[in-house]
Amino acid sequence: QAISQTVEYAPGRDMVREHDYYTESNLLIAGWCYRYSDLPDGRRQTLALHMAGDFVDLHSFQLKRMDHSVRTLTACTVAIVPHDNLTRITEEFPHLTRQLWFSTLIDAAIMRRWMVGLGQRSALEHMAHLFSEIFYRATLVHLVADGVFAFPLTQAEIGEAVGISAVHSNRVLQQLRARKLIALSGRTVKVLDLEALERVAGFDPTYLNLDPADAPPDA
Amino acid sequence: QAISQTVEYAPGRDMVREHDYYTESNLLIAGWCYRYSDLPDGRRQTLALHMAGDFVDLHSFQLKRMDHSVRTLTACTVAIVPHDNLTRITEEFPHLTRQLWFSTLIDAAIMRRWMVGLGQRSALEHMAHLFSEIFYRATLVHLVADGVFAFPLTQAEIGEAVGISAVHSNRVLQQLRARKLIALSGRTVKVLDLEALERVAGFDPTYLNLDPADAPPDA
DNA sequence: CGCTGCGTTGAGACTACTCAATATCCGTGG
DNA sequence: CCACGGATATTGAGTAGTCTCAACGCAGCG
Repeated sequence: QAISQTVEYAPGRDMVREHDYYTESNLLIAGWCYRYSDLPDGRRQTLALHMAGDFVDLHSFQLKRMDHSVRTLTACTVAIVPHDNLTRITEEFPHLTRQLWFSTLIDAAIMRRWMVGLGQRSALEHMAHLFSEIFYRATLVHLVADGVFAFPLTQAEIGEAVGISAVHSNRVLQQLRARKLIALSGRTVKVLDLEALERVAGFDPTYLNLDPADAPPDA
Repeated sequence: QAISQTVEYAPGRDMVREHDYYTESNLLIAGWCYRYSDLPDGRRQTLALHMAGDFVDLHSFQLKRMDHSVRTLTACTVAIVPHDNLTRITEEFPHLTRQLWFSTLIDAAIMRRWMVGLGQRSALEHMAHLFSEIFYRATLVHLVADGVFAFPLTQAEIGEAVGISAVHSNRVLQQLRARKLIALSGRTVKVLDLEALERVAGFDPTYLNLDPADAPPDA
């Protein structure tokens, strides 16, 4: 529809770089990627995790100069959406515009939860929350079977998302395993006890707006 | 224009509460307020700080069910904007719609910086970053004179924003004073050495999109 | 003029960090 | 098909940053 072309990325590639200007946005068709921001001394904070269906940098449409980077985790298929097409959509299709806006607001809601995790939750709670969230989101796009889904992050990368060191990431993961909440082998996660996981996390999925009643006006 | 009425709030009042549905949004005309999310056991994370000119909960237009609360810090004057009017705007005024969308994206950009602060910066760096950001934002709306501006947060509230305890908040503030970066008396801040403050913070204001060149397409 | 909220200080505990060594997995080339 | 090398995972030990608890000072307000 508004897509000009489709592009493939190898794992570990930056598709978007902080400080740069862009004239098109990327819609993730397949694969995983993440947004992050680096400090000059090398510290890195992951800002969001994206899977198939996510509009990875819709905000570059309005913000122009990126305030963070986007990198692939796995090989990714991406649909390119020129900003001109988005402008046209806002001129002609109010419903669609609201949909797009809505998707950036979901992103923001997720970021707020991550802020709570970063600022207030213990590493264990926070990590449990992360797995709970990804479980729900992956389920939504049919990436989960039998509680099992691909989760292509190294322990160090998980740590960057949760705001802890790689070593501590390893130790917290061991706690989650010891409590039989999840099983993690290679890049695959199995949720063993969702209820207990959510209890540890203090997880409440309403912020994801999964309930149709919470969907945008004209979904 | 789209405003149905104006409302006054006393300090320390919730204008919006988590889990509730709303049919109107609040545009802050005067005063300070903040968004926050509480954990069942009382831990609280501040998600955003708002001053005159900020659209405090524009996202409730699309999200409907709030994922966090909004509370006044000072007495506040708020313009009420019914969601119906916003819908009408999206139908008839694409430029205005993009403006509104843009403002939610700025919010998101600020939240991303806060995430970096919460996850990666030391308490001292993070707090310096907070003061730098507020200084820029307050300057933008002419709330700063001679490097001095009102900052109506208690030390405990500053701690909730930065993700540290009230006691540690006090100690970090003392360091900022000892380094002669800021002077804090009552609820007023004076920036003594902006350059040094930004250096400690690792502050780069581009994410605020203050540069006219970075403004949205039809600002 | 005595609450009550806020700021300040001290002491001890705990979470998470760093450094560094070792183990394990996996892809590649021989 | 196996050996090697690099990336990833795991472990231990000591440290730094931040937390909690608790006390105390100070100020504004009723």
